[in-house]
Amino acid sequence: MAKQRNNSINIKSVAQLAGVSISTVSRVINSPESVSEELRERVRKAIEELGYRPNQIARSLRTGSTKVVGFIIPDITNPAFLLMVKGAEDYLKRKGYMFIVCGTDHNIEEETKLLKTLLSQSVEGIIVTCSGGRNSSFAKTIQDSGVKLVFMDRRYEDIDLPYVGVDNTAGMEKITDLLVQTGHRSFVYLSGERNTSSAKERLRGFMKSMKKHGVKDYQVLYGRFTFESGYELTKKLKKIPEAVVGGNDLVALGAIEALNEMGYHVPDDVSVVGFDDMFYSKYSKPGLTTVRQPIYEMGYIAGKVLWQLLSGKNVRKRVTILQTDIVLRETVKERNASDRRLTEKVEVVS
Amino acid sequence: MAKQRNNSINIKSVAQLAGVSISTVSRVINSPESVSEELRERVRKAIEELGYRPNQIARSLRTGSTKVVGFIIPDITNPAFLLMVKGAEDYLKRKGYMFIVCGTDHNIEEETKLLKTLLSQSVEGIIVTCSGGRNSSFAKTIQDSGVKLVFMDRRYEDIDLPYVGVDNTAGMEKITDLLVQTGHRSFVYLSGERNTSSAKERLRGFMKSMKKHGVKDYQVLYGRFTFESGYELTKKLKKIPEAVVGGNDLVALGAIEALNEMGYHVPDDVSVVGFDDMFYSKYSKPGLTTVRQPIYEMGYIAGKVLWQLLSGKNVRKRVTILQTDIVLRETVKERNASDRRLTEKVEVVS
DNA sequence: TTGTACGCGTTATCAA
DNA sequence: TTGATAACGCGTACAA
Repeated sequence: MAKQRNNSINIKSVAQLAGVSISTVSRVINSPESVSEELRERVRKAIEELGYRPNQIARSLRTGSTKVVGFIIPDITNPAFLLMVKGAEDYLKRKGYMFIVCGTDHNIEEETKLLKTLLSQSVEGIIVTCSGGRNSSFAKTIQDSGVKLVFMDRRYEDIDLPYVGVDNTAGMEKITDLLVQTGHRSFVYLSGERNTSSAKERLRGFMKSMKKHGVKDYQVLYGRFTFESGYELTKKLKKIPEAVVGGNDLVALGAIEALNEMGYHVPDDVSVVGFDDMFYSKYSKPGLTTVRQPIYEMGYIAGKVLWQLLSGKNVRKRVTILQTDIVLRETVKERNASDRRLTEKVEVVS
Repeated sequence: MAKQRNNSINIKSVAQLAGVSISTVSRVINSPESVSEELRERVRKAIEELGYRPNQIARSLRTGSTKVVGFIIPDITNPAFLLMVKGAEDYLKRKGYMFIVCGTDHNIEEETKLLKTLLSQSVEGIIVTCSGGRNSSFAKTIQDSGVKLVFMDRRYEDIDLPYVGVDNTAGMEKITDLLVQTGHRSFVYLSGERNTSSAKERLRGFMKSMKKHGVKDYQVLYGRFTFESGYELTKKLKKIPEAVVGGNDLVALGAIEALNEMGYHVPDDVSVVGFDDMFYSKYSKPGLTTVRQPIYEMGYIAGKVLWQLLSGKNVRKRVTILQTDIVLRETVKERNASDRRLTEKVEVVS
């Protein structure tokens, strides 16, 4: 059963009421200056009276322009992703766009599926935060369709499309440098899933710092990017290092919890750092020292880049990398050579 | 400049390639059983070969059914709202719907504006979590349009439309009862903005408990629903009560922070409870005793109700109220009559 | 400045 | 079972 037109008020009824042709009504809406003042007023009154609103669907079909952009993010429940989305929306809504936001639940197949759905919804552009480290069917679908697309925060490195991200490598290197400079000698790096571009970059930053300073006493562990994973990984540690580096804040917070339970004090016995500066990190006790990313700004710029693409402009920079800041709080403590109590304690424990 | 059709692959090109009429192609897509096996296969091969996907816009124009539902929530950055949205999406996406999610930033005017925008985008249904306690232009716009609409979590009480929410009153009453039963004699209730339906309901629950048990020693303070607000309100307290009740978890956590700084221990000196059981509350130290709402489920049911509306069914229950659970953690301590140390201390402080 | 008529891509009706 | 054709609501080239 075809859905009943709940609203028969279309351009035609307005035209009738105003006693003009539909083209005049259309013109009043789209280029009022090309209509005589008299008719313009008549039409406007008719529009007002009927409460007429142009049917966007019909409009889109006709013009080929839907004024809708889509987002594909790994998890619509994660505030960080949504802050990016908000950034992009804030830029694009001033240009008259609407938004469809889809979450893949970190599922790569879902990602391609959503892409196709968005395509058939005729979105004009798409902003994607990748769910995995590789997605071959994704690339194919994009190229076939010719949509405008921008990667945000994470990208598929084999797809050459504009990307707006954060310098994960430099950020992680910087905070690890800080640990080395404050006298830490032994390290554990707690990574999450190792497949996304950002996860790889962060680990690379950690490794760079280790190499640069000639530190040999480090260990890299893989888990997930969750509180629980940080907790469990830490609990399994045979040897407690002087510093624990979390692949993100959640992991770091989990590590702190585990360390506390194991009888270690942060930062007196062990320093811990994270990455993200998520909402809660400033309220945790002790306050987590971490790396802050310009999340909102990243989205905002991604929106801007997409808009350049949409308006047919040449995008000067295909890749935009934003820098991070270190947020000093309370989980890092300066250590010096005489401070060997910890190491001894570890010997006993292990 | 009209946008160039990037895809000339439409139903017509499929028909040509398969050597059939467009009606046959349409039928293969919408009612395959009504097409002979031979043609069906030919058409399918053509579709595959061209990578054809039906244009949803054209489809919508023709059928009047867009298969899109919109959400209006106060803040797209708040994980709680998004978990509701996810619940609704999970239900509705199995029915083939897409989603447009809009945030008002707690701005009521924006709310009406977004509603109108969604309407002109021809969404079939809308799920709304109100941004304020009243919005008169909202009601009018809905009634004029005849959209299917469901309120989720918060509603405008003067608009008679289906509502799915949580029993805020009973939840708050229950946890306050718990405090009374565990020997607490003096209370401070820290509310957020007092204009939303849920905020009012929670306060009502607190008051009911006070009255029921004949407690006179209580105080209600208004601020915002933020950590900072809970912190500031608490800092200004002249007299520290035996129990602080937060209008939500954020406020409660802020109160704990303030109490700690003021030299009070939670829960030894003061008990604190919240409402929401937000993500971080289980990790806070001490773990926050609070009220858990079935957030996801609420969204799921809202989705279900909307679907009933959309498929023209009679919705049996216009109002669905879900019950809450108390989550016992570490911020409440049993007190007894001999435990008067605190009161004395307070006398001195104030 | 205004109106007529066509087409956007699809589904639905009707004949064949 | 299949095909030709009329809508859906709008924008726009072209004619007046």
